[in-house]
Amino acid sequence: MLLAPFDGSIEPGGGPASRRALRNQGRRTMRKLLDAAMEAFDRRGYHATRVNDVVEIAKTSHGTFYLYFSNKEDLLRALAGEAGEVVAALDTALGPVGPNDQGWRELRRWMEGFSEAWQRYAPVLRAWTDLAMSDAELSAQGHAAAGGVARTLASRIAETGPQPGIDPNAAAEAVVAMVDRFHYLRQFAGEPVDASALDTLTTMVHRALFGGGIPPLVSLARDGSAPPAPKKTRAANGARKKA
Amino acid sequence: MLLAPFDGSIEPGGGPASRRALRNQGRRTMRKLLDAAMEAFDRRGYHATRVNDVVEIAKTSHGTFYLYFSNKEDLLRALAGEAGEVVAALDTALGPVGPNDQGWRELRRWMEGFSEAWQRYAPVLRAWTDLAMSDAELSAQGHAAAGGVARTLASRIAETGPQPGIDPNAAAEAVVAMVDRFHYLRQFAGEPVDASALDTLTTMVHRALFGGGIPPLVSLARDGSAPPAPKKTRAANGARKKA
Amino acid sequence: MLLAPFDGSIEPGGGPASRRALRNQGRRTMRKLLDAAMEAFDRRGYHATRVNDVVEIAKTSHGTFYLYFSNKEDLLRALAGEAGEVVAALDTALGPVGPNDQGWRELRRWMEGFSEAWQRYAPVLRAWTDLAMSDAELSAQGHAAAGGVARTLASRIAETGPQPGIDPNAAAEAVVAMVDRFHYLRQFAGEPVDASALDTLTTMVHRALFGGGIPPLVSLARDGSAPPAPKKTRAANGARKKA
Amino acid sequence: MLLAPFDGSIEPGGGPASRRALRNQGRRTMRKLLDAAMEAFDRRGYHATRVNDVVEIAKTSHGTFYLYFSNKEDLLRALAGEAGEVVAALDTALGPVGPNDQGWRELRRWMEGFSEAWQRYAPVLRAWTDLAMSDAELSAQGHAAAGGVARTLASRIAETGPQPGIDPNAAAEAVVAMVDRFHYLRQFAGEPVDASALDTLTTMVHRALFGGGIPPLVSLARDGSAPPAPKKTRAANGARKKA
DNA sequence: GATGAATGAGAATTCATTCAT
DNA sequence: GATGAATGAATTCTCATTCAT
Repeated sequence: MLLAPFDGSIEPGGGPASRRALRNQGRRTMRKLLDAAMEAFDRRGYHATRVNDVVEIAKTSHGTFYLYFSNKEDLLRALAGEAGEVVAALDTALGPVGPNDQGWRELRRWMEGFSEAWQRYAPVLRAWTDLAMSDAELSAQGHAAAGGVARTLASRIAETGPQPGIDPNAAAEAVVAMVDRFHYLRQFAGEPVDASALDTLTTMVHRALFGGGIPPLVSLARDGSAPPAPKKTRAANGARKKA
Repeated sequence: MLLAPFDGSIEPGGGPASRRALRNQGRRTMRKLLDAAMEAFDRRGYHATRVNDVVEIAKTSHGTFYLYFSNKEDLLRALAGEAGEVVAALDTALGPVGPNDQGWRELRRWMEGFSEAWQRYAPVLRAWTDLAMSDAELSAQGHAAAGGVARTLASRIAETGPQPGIDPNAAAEAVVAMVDRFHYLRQFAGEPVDASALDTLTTMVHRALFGGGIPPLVSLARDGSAPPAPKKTRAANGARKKA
Repeated sequence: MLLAPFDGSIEPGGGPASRRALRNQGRRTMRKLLDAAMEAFDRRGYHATRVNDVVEIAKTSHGTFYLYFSNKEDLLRALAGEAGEVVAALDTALGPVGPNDQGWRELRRWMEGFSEAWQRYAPVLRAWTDLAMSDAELSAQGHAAAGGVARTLASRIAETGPQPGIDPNAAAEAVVAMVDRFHYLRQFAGEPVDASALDTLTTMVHRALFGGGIPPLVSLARDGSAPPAPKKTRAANGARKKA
Repeated sequence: MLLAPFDGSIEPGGGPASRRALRNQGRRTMRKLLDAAMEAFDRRGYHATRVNDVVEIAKTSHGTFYLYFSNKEDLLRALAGEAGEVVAALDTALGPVGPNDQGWRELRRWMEGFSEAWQRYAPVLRAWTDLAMSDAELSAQGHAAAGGVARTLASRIAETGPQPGIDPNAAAEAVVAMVDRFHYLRQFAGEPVDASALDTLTTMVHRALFGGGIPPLVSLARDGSAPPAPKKTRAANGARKKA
């Protein structure tokens, strides 16, 4: 796992309790609500989720909910804040990327981080799209995050010298678009984004940006939950590379 | 414009008037409602749109609305039907695509068509995402359309022989994801998807799928409304090609 | 009855239906709601009145209520508008008032009108006080009305030449204050404001403003609904006058 | 200042702590709450005041509030009790009042006391009106106080012999009504009730009750805070008196 | 004594949908 | 065909009051 568990300071949303300093119990309750919301959003989507659903999952009461959040949107904003921090971390996680193997590997690392972040905050990210239209602030927040990642990417792309037919900004946006939406579609279809898929994505992005490179011998190690492709391939791959 | 204006036979939704044959006035009213819905969805998104908004824009009444559609979802379904036909047309519009210039051009044509379709039905496509979660049928409908496009792409990719590190299906999905979401982000940011952006997308896709091809000297002709001034990138591109 | 029944043009409040032109049925429903509100406010006071109470009395539904008014306050505002018109009419109803009998009679007439208006709109007037604090607009509206009456009074007072120790504006305010609050207290105590009470009020005001006038022999005729039996006081009064 | 600062023994309301003897800290907390309530009622009125507002102003907690008062009403009752004592003192403060200068002066003194009391307890008095309708006990309490004053006035009026056209009870009520409401209106309008206004009120009441007396040459001394500049009216008044 | 947290009954409000003209 | 009016189930939200520490 590339991403540390979120442990950022939790702050009350814009609710009546806005400026209240939270003690331990309060913080736990808030966390319960945030987690419950993630679950609820995941199950039924943001719009279909009722405040009721959230408090039921959190095993608390209506009143308590409004003690911590002024409404459903505020709750989403809080989650989006968390997600934003995680996504922002992806910014800095991307080192120099070049056309060579090393570049591919760097990209692959980053892709893994992105994928983890996306999957962890999938319900929030989906809700973000849903709501972006009606909530200017939330929308801006999301765009800032996405934009940050894209800008980092763009500068990595630009670093390697001009590519014919590629506008670095558009390219960066396109990459973010692809990776984001790919996850969405996969999740929607109920298919996992496994190592192989990430390899494909990485290769596509690497090629798209730097032309026809060939992926390096071995994929990166990942957490055991998604057992990597058989090693034979890897070996063969290596052989091929040597030759 | 690659896409003919939609003039498909309009059929009433599932409303009380379902099987009723519509006379002229009826058809006009229905069209007014569909157009109004597009506008309303565009302005505020599907969820935030009230039947009220639609009938106000259409300058008609609640009662009339339910004469033509059994509910809001039915209305969306009708629009989705229209959009679906247009999208389906993209399937067949994609000829063989190879690593050479000809392939780039074919892809570019297709990209243009996609872009037009997307932009025309943007509100519906967004609404589809919004609703996917809560309406199984509609969601399936959308997936079928997207899947169709992806499958066509996948077979075009597969045709050109195996690419190392690329899974054709995942790749096709990734391409659709990228192009779709790219449009979304651009529209959201209020920036147009112009010829230059389409060139970049095309080049990226072409490279991603077939390795380091270089885009052809000149872009394709597009509709005169926004003739893009030749750009440095393009020029450099041309120069390089010559060399 | 000095006041004609209110038949002013009813306009929808600030509700969703704000600008909707009302047809006959709509107007009737709105009237029903206004009347119901008067009754409800009368029974339990503005604050204790629930929207529910109003719609129950009006024998209509919650939804319908919000078709005509955006909330309880809006409803009160509408009633206040009516009351305001009636009160404003008192402005013009007050002719020249002097220290003599004729002046007393004029004042008495006016007092009768005031009393009728107050009693008709008592619930609204009480609610006005209740709400004045929290609703700036409503408060202003009420003050404008009260102020209008007071100003008219003030000019009538000033007309008759300067009175030692009397500031016309303060005096006018004081008169309005007295008459208004007197009605409130009486209604509160469940005692009627009958002709005798109006005589007392008139005499007090007349004297307060012009010094020691003596009320004329007979009171004015009033509406037959509660013909006050001649009272001892009255008799004594007459007798004394003769003497 | 005619009124001594309130220092009556504070007793807990009906809260859980009812019969508990309060120590020093306890008394201070209770006082803080009472004062906070006055401020809150003043700012937003009784109904709009939340227990929350009170405890925030008092810089204490919900829990503490219910340690001293059983509910919001109980709090008001406590304040009303204080106000009641002050108002009751007005009863006894009114000596014999006759048609002569001496009478005017006595009235003026009383008026000053009334004004002070009103202004000190304005929020409570307003709240009383707000609540009268829904709380029988409180309402009775208020009426008793007002009634006491009115009765004293009535007997003072009656003492001087029958006045034609004046019912002593109604007249007394009318006077209380006038003076009370006048303060309300002034405060509402943000205009002070200054010495000149009190002079006017006094003169009006004196005349209303006893016929055309002329106010005495000079007003009474009042607290230095707002020494009214002699006014033309006053001057004229004096002149006239001399003549 | 004091406090932050929790509660839940009750009120307001929305809006898709049906109805009567 | 069209329309204004009506409906009420479903939700959101508030806030006085109680509880546990």
